[in-house]
Amino acid sequence: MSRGPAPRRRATLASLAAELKVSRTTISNAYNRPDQLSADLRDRVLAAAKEMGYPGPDPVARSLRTRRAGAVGLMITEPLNYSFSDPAALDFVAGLAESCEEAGQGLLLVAVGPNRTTGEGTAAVLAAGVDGFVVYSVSDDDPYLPVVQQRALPLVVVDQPKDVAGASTVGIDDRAAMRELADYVVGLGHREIGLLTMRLGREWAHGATPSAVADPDRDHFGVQRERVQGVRDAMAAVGLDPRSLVVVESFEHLPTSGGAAAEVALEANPRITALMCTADVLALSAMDHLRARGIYVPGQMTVTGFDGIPDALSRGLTTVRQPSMEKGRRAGRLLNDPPRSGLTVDEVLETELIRGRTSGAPA
Amino acid sequence: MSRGPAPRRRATLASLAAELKVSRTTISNAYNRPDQLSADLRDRVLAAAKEMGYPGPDPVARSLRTRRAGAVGLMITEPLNYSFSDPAALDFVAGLAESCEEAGQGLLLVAVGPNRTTGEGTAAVLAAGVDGFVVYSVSDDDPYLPVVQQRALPLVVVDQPKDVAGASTVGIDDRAAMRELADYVVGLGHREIGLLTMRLGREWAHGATPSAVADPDRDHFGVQRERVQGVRDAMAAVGLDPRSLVVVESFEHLPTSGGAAAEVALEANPRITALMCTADVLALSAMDHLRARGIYVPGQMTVTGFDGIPDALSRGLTTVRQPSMEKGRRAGRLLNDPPRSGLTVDEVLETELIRGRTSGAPA
DNA sequence: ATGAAAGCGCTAACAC
DNA sequence: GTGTTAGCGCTTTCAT
Repeated sequence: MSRGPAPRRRATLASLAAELKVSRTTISNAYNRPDQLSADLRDRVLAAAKEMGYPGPDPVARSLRTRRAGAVGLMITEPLNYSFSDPAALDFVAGLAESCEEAGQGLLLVAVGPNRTTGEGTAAVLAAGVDGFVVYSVSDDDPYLPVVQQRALPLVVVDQPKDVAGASTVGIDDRAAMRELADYVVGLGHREIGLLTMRLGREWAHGATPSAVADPDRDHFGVQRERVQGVRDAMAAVGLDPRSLVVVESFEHLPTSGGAAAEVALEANPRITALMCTADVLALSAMDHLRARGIYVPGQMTVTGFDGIPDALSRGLTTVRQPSMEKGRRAGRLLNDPPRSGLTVDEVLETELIRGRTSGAPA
Repeated sequence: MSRGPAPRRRATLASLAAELKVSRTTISNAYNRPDQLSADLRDRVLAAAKEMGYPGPDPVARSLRTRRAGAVGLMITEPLNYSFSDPAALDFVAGLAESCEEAGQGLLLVAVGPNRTTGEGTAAVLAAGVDGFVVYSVSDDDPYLPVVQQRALPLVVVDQPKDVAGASTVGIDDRAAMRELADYVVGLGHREIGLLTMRLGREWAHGATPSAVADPDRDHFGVQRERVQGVRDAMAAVGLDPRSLVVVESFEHLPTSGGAAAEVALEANPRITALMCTADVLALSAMDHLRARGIYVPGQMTVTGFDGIPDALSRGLTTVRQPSMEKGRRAGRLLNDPPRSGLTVDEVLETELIRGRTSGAPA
């Protein structure tokens, strides 16, 4: 197949104006202010444009002039299929996209490779033609965060980190939400508890490893840290030693990751009667693993999740529902329709405890 | 929280140059051609930039000058959470994103609302600052396709439609792939077959409806049409009347859609012994439904899918595996690293028949 | 190694 | 209702 009948030199607004012997303003108005010229002239302009293969005003030139790029940037710090393996993250993106669509804005995915301390990724962030950035749930020592800040554009940080200067935030009260869930679990009588979390540090390891007490120097994911703390709060409240909590970090997003982490936790403390997880995907995987091992839920083991993804709800998982899609919408709104005050805002969304069929009194 | 210490007027390359009493070229070089100036001067420039809060060359202005936007546009014609409810589509996006990341290009999601004949969506396509477009699996009468073409940018169409002027294409041989699968099913002895497909026309309806023989005036999704045809080919080849094929269209992407469609098919012809589906998600849903109705697979019913998504493979579904992620990579490569000839190309990827545990001889 | 000049294609005041 | 005049912020020959 061959290229279409492209004109030698691409037509521009100016060339069209010359051709029609009118001013550039008139052509511009034909596209942007139809009421500023006679319908007749406008039709002639549009007809000539079609004939000359003029695709309309160049978006880039327009952006330069109007100082509006017409797009919002979403920084992606992990491989996409990894980021999107979590339905909650996907919902977030869908919500953000919905908001952008309504506002007629584009959504620019800016993928910056992980690990690589600097380089490609930096260039991508610096080269993004956007009016604002959304950063979704990254480590508080993420190397690209300063680069985004350097752009000095409106910035919305979702979930974490919590303390980015000049940024608006959207999130939930992770600690309180997890505390409520843990209160419920402890209330059922559980005393030996295991907690499966996503990785707490930005460094990668394979599989799952038990993690000691919180180490602020190493824990860079505020959300996970807060959820762990929520469980400890609940334990402390009833006189349990928070340090007895077995925390296992999972470094992968595989369908088997939760099961592997569960195994590690039970090995560390075989007397565990409740496995709490900081994500539904971990919990569901753990449940599959327990079933394969012949351990009944909730009869022999209580399992809880976090997020409230459809799969978890349909399987009756005891969990906390958080409005993932709404987070996306809010983030989008904050950029596409910013508060008039010009100040940054912190939006804390509601969560809901779901008492499912995977929790009960200890055996 | 308050805004950061933003300078009154945003610093530009020119203002930096004035401040340092060097030419704009030098500043530009400091960022783009480090070897064109002394390391010393460069450091001074970068230091001054930091102090003045200059975030580096404006991406939009640079794009205007270099005539490269640094991004690829992906037109999304359906609500994102709908588009992304199919793992195959998600894999495609991941592959495309991967390719863009490698090339240091951004990926601009251009969401144009469905239905709305024109309007918002058109503006979004016209306003996208991109170097090329990817269109993924849209109806051949999609109202936004002409708008994309009007942009006269490099264009890659994935899956469908097949005949877009001036566009490169990436896809598979849907008819042959489905034919091979149907040959296998027919070879097992099935004579009464039901086929569950995604919608064939752009109009929407609710639930699932049985569809008569192919109607070219109404069937605007080439891929679905071809797959239907593949089944008919296989039937005709063994002397079966292709018109006896019960085709049921599903208009939704719900977890229950396949089951509902299966129900419609079995109502239309209770003697059906094989339910073929044009997507794994439909097949898996149909299987769930059949199990709930006490119909055993494959003992009492053969079920087949299409795509080869992880869930299908792990559940042993008989299906056709297609390289969804590779489609995305190829589409990206075609735009980010176009063939030197300047001509469009058509890439047809390989598929693989997976004989799973959901197919057997009719009861 | 550094600078001067010329635009990239467009929109927004402001005239007429 | 239409045209004139200035840039938006940058890169790129081409000189020096």
